[in-house]
Amino acid sequence: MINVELKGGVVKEFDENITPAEIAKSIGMGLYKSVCCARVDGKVVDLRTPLTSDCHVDLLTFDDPDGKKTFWHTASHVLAQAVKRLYPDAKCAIGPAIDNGFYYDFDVKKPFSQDDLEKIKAEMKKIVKSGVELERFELSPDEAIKKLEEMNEPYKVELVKEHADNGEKITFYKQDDFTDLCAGPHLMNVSVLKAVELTNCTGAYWRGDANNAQLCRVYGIAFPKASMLEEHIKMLEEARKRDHNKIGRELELFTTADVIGQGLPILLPKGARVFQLLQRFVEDEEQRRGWLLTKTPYMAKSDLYKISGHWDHYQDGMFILGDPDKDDEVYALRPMTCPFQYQAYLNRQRSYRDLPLKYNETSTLFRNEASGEMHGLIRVRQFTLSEGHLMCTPEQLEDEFRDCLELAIYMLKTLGLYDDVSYRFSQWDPNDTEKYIGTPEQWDEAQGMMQKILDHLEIPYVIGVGEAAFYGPKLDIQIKNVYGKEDTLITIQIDQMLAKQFGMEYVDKDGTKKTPCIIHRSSIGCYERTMALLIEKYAGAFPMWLAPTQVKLLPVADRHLDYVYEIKKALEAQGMRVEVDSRSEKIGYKIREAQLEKVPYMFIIGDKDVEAQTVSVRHRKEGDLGAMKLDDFIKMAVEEIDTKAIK
RNA sequence: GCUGGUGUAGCGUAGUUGGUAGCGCAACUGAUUCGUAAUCAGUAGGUCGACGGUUCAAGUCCGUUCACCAGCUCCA
Repeated sequence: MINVELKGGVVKEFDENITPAEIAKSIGMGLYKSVCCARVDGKVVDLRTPLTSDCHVDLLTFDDPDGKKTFWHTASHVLAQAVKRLYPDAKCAIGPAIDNGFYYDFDVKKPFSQDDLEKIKAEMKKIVKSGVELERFELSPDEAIKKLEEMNEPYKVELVKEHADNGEKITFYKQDDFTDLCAGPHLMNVSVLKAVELTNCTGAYWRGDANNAQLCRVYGIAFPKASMLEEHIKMLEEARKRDHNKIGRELELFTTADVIGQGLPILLPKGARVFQLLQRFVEDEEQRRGWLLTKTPYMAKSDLYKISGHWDHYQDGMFILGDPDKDDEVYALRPMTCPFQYQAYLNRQRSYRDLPLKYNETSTLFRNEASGEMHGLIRVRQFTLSEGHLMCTPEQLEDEFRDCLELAIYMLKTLGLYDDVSYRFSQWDPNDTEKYIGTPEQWDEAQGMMQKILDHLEIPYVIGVGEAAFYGPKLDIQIKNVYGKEDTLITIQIDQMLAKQFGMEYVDKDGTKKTPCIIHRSSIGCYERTMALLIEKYAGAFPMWLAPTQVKLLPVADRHLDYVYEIKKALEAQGMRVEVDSRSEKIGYKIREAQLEKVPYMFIIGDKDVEAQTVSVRHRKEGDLGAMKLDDFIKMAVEEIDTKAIK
C-alpha cells in the first residue's frame, strides 16, 4: 500500500501501482472524465503512470495549463488520425500542443486548402464521436524504427534515431487505426474533445530549418465544451480589433505606399506627434540619468563594418550602396549604431576616470529584412532605436547593467506595458558557430557574467539558445502582439568582443591599458515597434500625455465659435493639443466622431456655457463630466499630463 | 525568401455558369443651428493592385509581378 496526498492535503491509501486515472475514478466519474493528466511530486505525468511509492498527486483538468496542453496534444493526434484516413500518403512530422492550441506538421504533395480543412475537421468529429480509448505502449529503439519504417513515416524514424543511443524505451500512443510516436502525456479517451476548430494552414520547415523541406502545418484549437470554443473565437475577434496595423491606419497614425516600398511606413501627423512625444520623454529621461547624446552618420564605408564583423555576419541584412565586386569603395546604411558610437569613444585616449561613459542616440537604422517579414510598424526596414552604448570597467559592469535595466523598466511602467513583458536570456548556440564571432571561452565568460548579474538581480527569465547577437549575449524584454506573436521590445546586451576589434582601451589606475566592457542597450526599444504595441495596448486610446489631440472642442451651433476659439487659445497656452470641430453638424454627430478618434476630452460648448463661462466636459471613457470652469479643467488636465497618468 | 490567403471609389463591401461595375459610410454642394455616439436632399468619384495572355467579350479564366494579411525562417 502507498499513501497518496491529494488536493487540500487529504491523504488516501491505495494499492501499489495504482494509476492517477484509477485514483480519479475512485473519487468520481465526473472527475475521471474531466481529468487530463496528473502532476506527481511536481512532475507532469500521463494518467496511466503506475505510482510506486508515497507521493503527492494533483489531478489536472482543462482548467490547468498543463491539463490544457495534454488536451490539445491529444487533439493533435486526432487531427493526424483524420489526415491519415483521408490522405493515406501524408507523412507525419511533429504535432505538439502550444500556448493557444495545437498544430501538426504533415508532408503532403499539395498543401491543404480551406475545403480540405473542413473535410479533416468533419473526420475529426467522427473520431471524437467514436469515443475510442488511447493506449500507451513502449518499444525498444530498434523495434520502434522497424515499426515506423513499416508505417512509412521517415520523419518519425529520424526522431527515434536521435534517441536510439541513450537506450531508453520509445513510447507510442495508439487510438483505433492510428499509432503515433509520442512521449505523451495523453487523455484516456478522445470523446472529451467536444469542440474542435482548425484555424489555419501554413508552411513550416522540418525541424525549423529553412534548408529543410517545407511541411504543411495545420493549426487547431479544442475545448471540452462548444460554448468555450465560441467564447474563444469571440475573444480572438476582440483582440484583432486592437490590431495596430488596422486601427493605426484607421486613426491616421501611419500609412504605407506601394511606390515607396515594403517595410517603409509613413508616419502621418498624428503618428509623428506620438513619436515626437515619446522621443522627448526618452531623451530627457536619459539626459537626467547621465547619458550623453551623440548624432552619428546614417552610413559608412564598408571598412567600418568589416572591423565590427557586420560585413561578414550581417551583410544580407544591410542596404549596400554600390557593388562590392566592382567599386573601389562601397558604403552601407547602418543596421546598428554600435560601431559609430565606438568611433566617438575612440575620439581621444580614455582613462578609467572617464568610465562609465554612456552614449545614447535616437538612431535611425536600416535593415534589409526579407520580404515576408514586414509587419505594420512592428517589423520594418527603416526604424528608429532609442539606442545607447555604455563603456565601463569590469567592476562597474553589474551596477551599470542594473541601471540600464532600471531605465527600461521605468520606461515600461510609464507606458503601462510593464505587466505585459517577459524576460529572455538570449545565448549563443555552440553548435552553430558560423553565426557568431569569438571563441567558446569568450562566450562562456560573457554569458557567465550575464547569468551572474541576472541571477543576482533575481530576474525571472527563460533561456533562448541561438538568440544571442553575433557578438554577445542579450537580455531581451519580450512582448506579445494581439495575435500572440512574441517580439523583442527592448534589449540589453553585454559585449566584450567588439571593443577589442575596434581597439578600444582605457588607461587604468596602474597605468596599464585595458579593454572596456560594453553594454548595448535600448531604453524604450524601437519607436515604431513600441508605438505599435501601445496602439494595441490602448486600442488607439493613448494616455492623455501621448494623445495626438488631447481636447476636441465641439460647438453646439455656429454662434458659439467665438467662445470656442477663446478656449482653444487658453488651452494651447498651457501647451495642450486642441482641435475644433466647426462643421455645421449636430452635436451628437460631432461627439460620435470625436469618440471614434479616441480623443481623451471633448468640450460641448453651447448657450449655457457661454452664459455661465463654463465648459461642458466629456471624457472618452467616463462620459459626461458636467460643466466646469476652464481653470478647473486645466488644473486636472495638467496633472494628468504631468504624471503621465493612464486612464 | 518559403507556404497559404487577400486585393473592386478615401473606408467597408455586392458583383451568379465570362455579357453595359452597384450599395453604405466618408467627400463635395445646398438646406438645417441643433446640448452628450450617425439631420435631410442632391452631386461627384472606379482603365476592378499592375502588366501580359485566352476570348467576339475578362472584375470574373490563365501567367507574371507588386502590395497587404497569417504562419515558417530570420530579427529590434
